[in-house]
Amino acid sequence: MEAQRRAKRDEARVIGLSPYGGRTDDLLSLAGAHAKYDEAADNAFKEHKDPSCDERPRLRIAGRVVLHRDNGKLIWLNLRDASRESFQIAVSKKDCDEQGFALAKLTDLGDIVIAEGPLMMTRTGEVTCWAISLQPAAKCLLPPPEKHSGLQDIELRYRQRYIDMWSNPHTTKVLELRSRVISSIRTFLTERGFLEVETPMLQTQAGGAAARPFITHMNALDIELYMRVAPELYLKRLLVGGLPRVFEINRNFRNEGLDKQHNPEFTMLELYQAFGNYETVMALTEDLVRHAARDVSAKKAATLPFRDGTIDYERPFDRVTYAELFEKHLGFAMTERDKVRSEIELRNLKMRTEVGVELDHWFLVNTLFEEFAESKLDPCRPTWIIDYPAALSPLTRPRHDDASLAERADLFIGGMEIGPHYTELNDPDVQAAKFREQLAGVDDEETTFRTFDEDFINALKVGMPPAGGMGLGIDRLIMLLANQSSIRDVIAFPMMKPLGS
RNA sequence: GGGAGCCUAGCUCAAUCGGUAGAGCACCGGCCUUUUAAGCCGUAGGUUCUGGGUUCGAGUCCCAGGGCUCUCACCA
Repeated sequence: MEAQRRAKRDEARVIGLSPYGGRTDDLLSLAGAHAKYDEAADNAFKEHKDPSCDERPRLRIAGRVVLHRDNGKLIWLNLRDASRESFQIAVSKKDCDEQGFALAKLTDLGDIVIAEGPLMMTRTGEVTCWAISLQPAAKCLLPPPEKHSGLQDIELRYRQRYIDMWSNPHTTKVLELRSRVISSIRTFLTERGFLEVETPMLQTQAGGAAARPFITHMNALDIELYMRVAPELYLKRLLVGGLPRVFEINRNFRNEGLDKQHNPEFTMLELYQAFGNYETVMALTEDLVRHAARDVSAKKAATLPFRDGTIDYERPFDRVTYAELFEKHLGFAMTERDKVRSEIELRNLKMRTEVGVELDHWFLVNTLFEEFAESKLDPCRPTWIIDYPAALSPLTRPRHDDASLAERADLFIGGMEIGPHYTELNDPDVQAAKFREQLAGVDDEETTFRTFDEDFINALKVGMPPAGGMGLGIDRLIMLLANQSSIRDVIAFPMMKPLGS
């Protein structure tokens, strides 16, 4: 089949056409072209048939051929581009130039062509470009997917996104929505005085989150480098340096499993606001998410479908403390150590390794919490869980009134954790102690990437203003706004295992 | 990493109990100047994911491997 298409390509060359096209100015998008139809001019031309007073708009368009109907001396093509699924071209032997008509005969589904001609309406009422010329722009040498059902095979859709995108227009729509949302977030933050920055992706220590990093080697310095798992410790250094409001939208890399909510590289918004706290950044995020939802929503009020339900972004997000939610679903307070322990045994849950009595208790609490409390949240109600146990939040400032709790909030929407929010810890001594506590008891593998960042402590010694900080999983936000249940559907090129291994 | 399911023509999908591998679209040849998932006539297209096994006979049953999907586990 490829050989047949090559032959047609070469035939086009023989009749003087350039099969791979070239620069073409004054191209209209297919949607733009369709909007240019002038009914009065079309009717006037149909009445008089006088070429000297043809007022119909004449335009030049390009697109991929998705339908091809050859009626002998009249050939119909339907083109597709990112702006419009289908736009009809008629190539008539009488009205089109000779080369163009010959090309229409040689055209295969999947080819990209350039057409030029007046806009008219057919008998059946379809706005159509009545071509006077047709030029090749690119030959499609490989057979395209079925023209009506599109490319269905989920694996091929991910592996060959370049086919999926034009075969299934919805794929492109999701990528466009993604771009629009990120652009909206940048504008939102910039208008509020935040400075966008870029911090290292190649780090000598992988800090800021507890995840396995990807490790690589730098030849020039002969050292191991880590792909960042988070930008946090560098953004905070910028606060020390004097920038009051910073954010970064960029990739993080985590060497963990992949599923519907995890891709090894993913996009994160991380933000810090000097002299704020977790309440400050929570308010900011709530506003930002609502703003983005409104940008996406066709209606003014931002309610968007997600999976089986509808999420209302307009009403203030729900709030519940970690302790309340725990007690509500477990039936006892998280501080009751004996009950926590016996509950774990009763439910026959796996215990974490012994890392010390204090930390052990809170790990057990969190196991119960994630299993029986967090999962019970209404997916249709955006919800803040606030005041996490301090033991689980090593980079967060403890509450003034209760040092066992941290000023940390997590936003949950649609059953997904969207982003943690913190009052940042800026006491170097407390931070150093937390680092040491986290390092204690970890196994050999973990110690290879859980390291004590001396320079970060040094920065805190110089003095970091009190601050609120947050991270927002952009891919998950896009999943919500685009109603996609897999992270792979909002990433152009998701991670795939290579074939033939 | 565990469990379950899927993999058939370029694409979308069939194939009863283990008994001749099919259709539509795409492709190729022919006809057609208002079609629109164009239509009509004709042709061609297969390592049934790979490798073994059972059987007179395997797309179908068994074993191993690969990829994908779902799910569980891991993941402060």
